[in-house]
Amino acid sequence: MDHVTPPCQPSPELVSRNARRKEARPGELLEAALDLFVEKGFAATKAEEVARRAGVSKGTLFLYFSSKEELFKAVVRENIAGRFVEWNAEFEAFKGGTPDMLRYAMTEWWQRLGSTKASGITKLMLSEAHNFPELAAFYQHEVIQPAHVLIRRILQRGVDRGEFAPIDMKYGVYTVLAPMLFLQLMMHSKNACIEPSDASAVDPQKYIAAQLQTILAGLCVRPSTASLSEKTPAA
Amino acid sequence: MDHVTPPCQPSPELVSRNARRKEARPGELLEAALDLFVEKGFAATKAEEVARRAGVSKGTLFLYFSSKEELFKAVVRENIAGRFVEWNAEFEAFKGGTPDMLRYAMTEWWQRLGSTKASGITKLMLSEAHNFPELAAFYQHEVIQPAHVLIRRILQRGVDRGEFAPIDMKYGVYTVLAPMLFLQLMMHSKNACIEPSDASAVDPQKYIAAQLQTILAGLCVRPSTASLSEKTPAA
Amino acid sequence: MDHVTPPCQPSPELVSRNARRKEARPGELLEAALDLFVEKGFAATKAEEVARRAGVSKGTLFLYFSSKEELFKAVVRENIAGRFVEWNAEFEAFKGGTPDMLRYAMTEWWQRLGSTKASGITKLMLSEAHNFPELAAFYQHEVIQPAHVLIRRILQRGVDRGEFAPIDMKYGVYTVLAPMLFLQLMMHSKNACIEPSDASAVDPQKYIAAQLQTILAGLCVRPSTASLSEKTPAA
Amino acid sequence: MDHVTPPCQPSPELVSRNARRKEARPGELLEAALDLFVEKGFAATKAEEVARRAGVSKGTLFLYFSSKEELFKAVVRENIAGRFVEWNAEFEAFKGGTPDMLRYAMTEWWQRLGSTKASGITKLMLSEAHNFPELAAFYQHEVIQPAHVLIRRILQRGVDRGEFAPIDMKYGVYTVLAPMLFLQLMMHSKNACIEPSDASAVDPQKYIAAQLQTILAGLCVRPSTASLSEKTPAA
DNA sequence: GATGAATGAGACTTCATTCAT
DNA sequence: TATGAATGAAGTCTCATTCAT
Repeated sequence: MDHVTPPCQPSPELVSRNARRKEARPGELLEAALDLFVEKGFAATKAEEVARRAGVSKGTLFLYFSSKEELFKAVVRENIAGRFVEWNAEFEAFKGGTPDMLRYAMTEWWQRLGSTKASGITKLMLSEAHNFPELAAFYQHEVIQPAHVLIRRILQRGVDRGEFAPIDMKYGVYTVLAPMLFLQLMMHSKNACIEPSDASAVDPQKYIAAQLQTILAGLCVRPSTASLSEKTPAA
Repeated sequence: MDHVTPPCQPSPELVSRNARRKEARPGELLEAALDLFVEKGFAATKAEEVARRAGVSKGTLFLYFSSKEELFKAVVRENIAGRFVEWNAEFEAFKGGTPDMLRYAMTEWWQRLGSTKASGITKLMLSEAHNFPELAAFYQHEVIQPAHVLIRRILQRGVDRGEFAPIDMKYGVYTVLAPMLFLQLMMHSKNACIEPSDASAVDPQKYIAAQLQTILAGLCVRPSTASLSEKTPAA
Repeated sequence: MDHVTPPCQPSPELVSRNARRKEARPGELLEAALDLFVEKGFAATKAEEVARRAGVSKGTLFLYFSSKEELFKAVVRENIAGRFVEWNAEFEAFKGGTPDMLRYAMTEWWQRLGSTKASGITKLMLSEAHNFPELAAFYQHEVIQPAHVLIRRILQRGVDRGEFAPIDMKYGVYTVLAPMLFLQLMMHSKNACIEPSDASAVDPQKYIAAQLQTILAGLCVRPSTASLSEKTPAA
Repeated sequence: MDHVTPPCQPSPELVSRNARRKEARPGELLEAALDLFVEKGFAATKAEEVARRAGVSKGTLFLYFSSKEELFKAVVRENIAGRFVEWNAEFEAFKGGTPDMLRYAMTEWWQRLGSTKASGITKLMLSEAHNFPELAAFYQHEVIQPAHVLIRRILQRGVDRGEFAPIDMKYGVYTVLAPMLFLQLMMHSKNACIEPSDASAVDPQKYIAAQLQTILAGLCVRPSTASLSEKTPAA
């Protein structure tokens, strides 16, 4: 309807409006859904609205996703859960010192996920987990757990290589996770975290850099005094 | 319009138990509403349930609050007490070193606020700020700003006294704030942050201690080097 | 709305229109539901239609019955399942010969149930059982089973007292049940069982009498030749 | 409009496999539809499912039948074959005693019709007669009436030959019909007639035998007294 | 003819809000 | 004031039917 279809253009690239759309449909729906879920939350997002934003009718949405919950899961899979494979691979392949690895991980995370719309999912889960236990379980299994595992592997690598002091892993993970989650929340709920004066001024890159410095200072064996390169050869 | 406090009641001795309860009504309703809003969010909290928990009927709720939205606003306003006066006074009076002050501040915050029901407001604001802009502004002014100011004063004190290395205040504040907010959220929404295995195991006191150690290690000029270096040789 | 409430009659019998209706409501809804279920089947009956016929709104129906299925169960309980207590009691109390008891049972069944609207439930279950397994299970447990038990008890009594020849109970039960079910179906689906010429002419009483004669002739020890009273003393 | 049979096809040898299938389409659809309508009822049967079972697409179904209702009507019409010509002929030719004829009739009915898929039409008519009055009339004329006539002729033959006691024909017919219909329904809707314990145990052959014995005991002038009285002394 | 993507009316159910008592 | 029965708008999901290819 809001899709201006040129009336008489039998050119070959007009590959059946239906057919072409069919392949694009799930993607369009997922994008519309992500927008709305992040903006209004899971419960407050109406299925019909998602469909309308994707330019289709209510019924079409349910042709591709059997329920609103499945749509949400698909959004999470597409935007977050599906990436851990790649991230784990990068972990295995990484050659440098662990402090550098942590720096790389956090800055890349921001580039690829934290700074995108998808990071709004975190906030969403925070408020809706209680009301949608199945969603919460899914998120636990597909996001929280892989994230914890990955961070723990990084920290453990540092400890194993003598770069980090031995720590209680449980709390170590949260030391890394907390600022990342916080940054996400801050970006998606400025009103509830940031001073108005900071609002436009907080630079995520710098924030991450600052957090990294603090975290590494806390983790590293000889914090800040000696240069890091002195210890890495030990590995 | 909501929250009708009768201006001139007969002398307190004369009011019947019923009447006394009448005055308590709004408070009981607000308390019940806080519990439920924090637990389930705004949309998922049913008006009737709030009323039932407060021991009145659905109709009565709407006698005191003209709508569910008004009830929500009243809940947030009611629970954002101006505790910063008291805390600022303590800041002025504190005599010890700034690392100790920071430790004191964070543990006391947990005792007095973080661990109480009122801390649920944080989570509420996070998820509902978008739908209640006026509330968000109110929260900004009454909570966010004073909190930032207080933390900044502490950090500045440390720098001024030569205990902390000079830092960019804006990010320093978040270094302190992030783990505190994260802890609150974690306690209120386990499903969305914590690995199930950690669920019952994360001890807020220890979490704060761990965070403090990391933060101080990052902030201090020569961060309690003594104690840290004593453990590191083992690595 | 279709309920003419006299405008100014504070007479005591105007016991609050709401209150008076509240007690009548479930009954009115059950009656409307029975009508419609029998007429159109379970699936084809719309909740709103039931409500409208009972003179209330959609929402009110769900105030009294938590779902369409529960409404149906209540209809079955009210009209059929609930009667077995009384019927079993009559069985225990019956003094005469078993052939008389069977005659009494079948004629009374017709008077109290078979000839009423409620007997349409049987037809309904026949077609909908497959699609509503929970309903089918309920009906099994609350209707089919008690009915089988009661008939079996009657037949067994006859056998035990030497009035009936020993028989395979399983098929004996169906010998009694089949004509009763058939009569119900016939009355509720004339088009599908009865010759048009018979339509208004089939007299259920006579039909039952005829069936009884056949059944008893088949069951009794010395069928039709000797009088029944000669054998009963043996019991 | 529905059921478009192409009037003048090229010679049968020339038609491609595809084309031959084309002619078979309506039949395949009707067969699939019969299965599903009998199993699940009209409303619960989905057009797409019928199409899929017939091996075509949803769209094709509507090419042959303009609506689900038309499909249903076609299914019923198609399956109400006029077998009564053949059965009446057998009646005329039968040489033995009328009790044997009745036994023969009932067992043959089960073999040839009762036990086949087509018997599901009975159940269908029962539940849907109300919604398809024209169909009901058709069924009346093509099935009910001939069946009544045939049974009445059998009974009358028995009376005329002095084998059966004189009876009111109208009710006599139902005495024979009831158990047959009941058996059909029972086989098609176990949940709504049979105790679960009987479910797998009811043997149609035995059921018919038992019913026959009862019916004949009721009808016969001195109903096989010999065999019966031989067993009764035991009581 | 055949396909299957798309549509949208319509069903059940929930719940904030009203109002007669 | 307090109650709680009643309302009806709104939301999720289904499925017969259409129609461009």
